Amino acid sequence: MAKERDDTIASRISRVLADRIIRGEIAPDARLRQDHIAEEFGASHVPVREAFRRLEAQGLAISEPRRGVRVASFDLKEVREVAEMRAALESLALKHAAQHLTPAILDAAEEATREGDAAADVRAWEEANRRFHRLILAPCGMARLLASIDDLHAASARFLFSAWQSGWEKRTDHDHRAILSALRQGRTEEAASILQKHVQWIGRAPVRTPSGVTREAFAIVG
Amino acid sequence: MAKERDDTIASRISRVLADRIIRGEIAPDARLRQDHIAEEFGASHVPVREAFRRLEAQGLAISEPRRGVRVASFDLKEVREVAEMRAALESLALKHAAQHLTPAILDAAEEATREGDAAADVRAWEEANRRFHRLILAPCGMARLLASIDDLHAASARFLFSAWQSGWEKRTDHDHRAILSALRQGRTEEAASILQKHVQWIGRAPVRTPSGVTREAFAIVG
DNA sequence: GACTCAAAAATTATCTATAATTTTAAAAGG
DNA sequence: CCTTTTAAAATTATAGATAATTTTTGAGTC
Repeated sequence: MAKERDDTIASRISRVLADRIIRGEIAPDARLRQDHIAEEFGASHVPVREAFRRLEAQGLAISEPRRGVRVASFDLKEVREVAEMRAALESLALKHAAQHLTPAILDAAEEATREGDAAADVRAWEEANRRFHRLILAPCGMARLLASIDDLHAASARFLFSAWQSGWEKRTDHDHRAILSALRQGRTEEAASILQKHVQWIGRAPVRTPSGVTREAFAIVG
Repeated sequence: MAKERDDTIASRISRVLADRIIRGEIAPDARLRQDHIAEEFGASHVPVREAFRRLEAQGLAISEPRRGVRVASFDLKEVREVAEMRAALESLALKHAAQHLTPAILDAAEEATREGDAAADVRAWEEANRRFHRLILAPCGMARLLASIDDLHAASARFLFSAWQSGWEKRTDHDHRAILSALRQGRTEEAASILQKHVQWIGRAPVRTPSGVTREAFAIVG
């Protein structure tokens, strides 16, 4: 019952910070001060700096020598970029995963879809959506590919939480169902093709900025 | 004339180590001992540890908590994985880069192809090949995508140097020329399609292992 | 009142030191 | 002679301290 896993202080800090950045608890461009974070975690800044390097590699933070680290900012252009990378990589992963998919996995993916449809808020939806994608892609067994996709999902989630700060309306995910249906019938290419379009679907929502202005926000909704 | 760039000790160490791993100067599975490396660079192990985190993110090293860091090993399966990821991402990048390509860039890419054809050894060929790919892809202006592609090229180069330790024979790169020709005529889809096949071309070469046995090695040759 | 420049405060990057853990080597037992 | 156990050496992970740099603050000037 030991629970050792990847437990170094640095990795714990990087997980927590990544989560905060994704949820929008720390705003884009906000500075990440190593001593403050170290103090918060009751640690020294050495593991904090290591955590920073990981966040940097994930594209969640940007570091300038001697100037410190700040939360990466993003714009519509990057939302599009991430969507297209996901389309390319997820469809690749699906083509390889297809032959290893079992009815049990597809049932679990269908359950994840139902949970997503029933989700009351954006966070619950994101969790279910990510689970769906992971379930059908993980069996490809390509570690490097899956790691890249995970990083892209983290970015997607960040865009999403930033755009839908409140006001989530339920919707039935027809794409997920079409993908599952194609997979069940062994039509892999078709499933990959739907997935490819699916993750490039970019939704928009009005957002109130602190200054009261209403601007439009964009995010990947698949 | 200042030349400050990304110059922190950690980043210099990570660049040098990455280079050694790619060139095969440090063998797969070899341990990377932080104190030894620190001593070699006249530094303490703090920046060395930061460099390790970067290598880890690039897929060049693997770290196990409390057990240290070692050079990542690889096999034919990973060579294939990297080739397919490159195919997916480079063709995506090319589709976006195409509209920004100028005659000057295409000429430079053709020059890189000629240099590759004339290369006397595997290292010179790799350098020219990487330059070709960078030249035609960079204008897409998608930072995250290009960074991912760079990491994949580092992995490719490593596979290549491992397989072709010696004995390089010149060959004319018809794919590169076909890609340039298609691009010059504005046939972007065709160029992307050739590129996609091109980077999935996996060559094989006989390799003498230390124990005298001859096994086959594989690498991406595009 | 905005603008420059200098001093003070904060922050980063790095080093040295130390506790905890793992690896290696050696000794003991079968 | 091979396996197991134990002790020593090496190594990792982290803390605490320090020099260098950047940011902030504030006084003086136009």
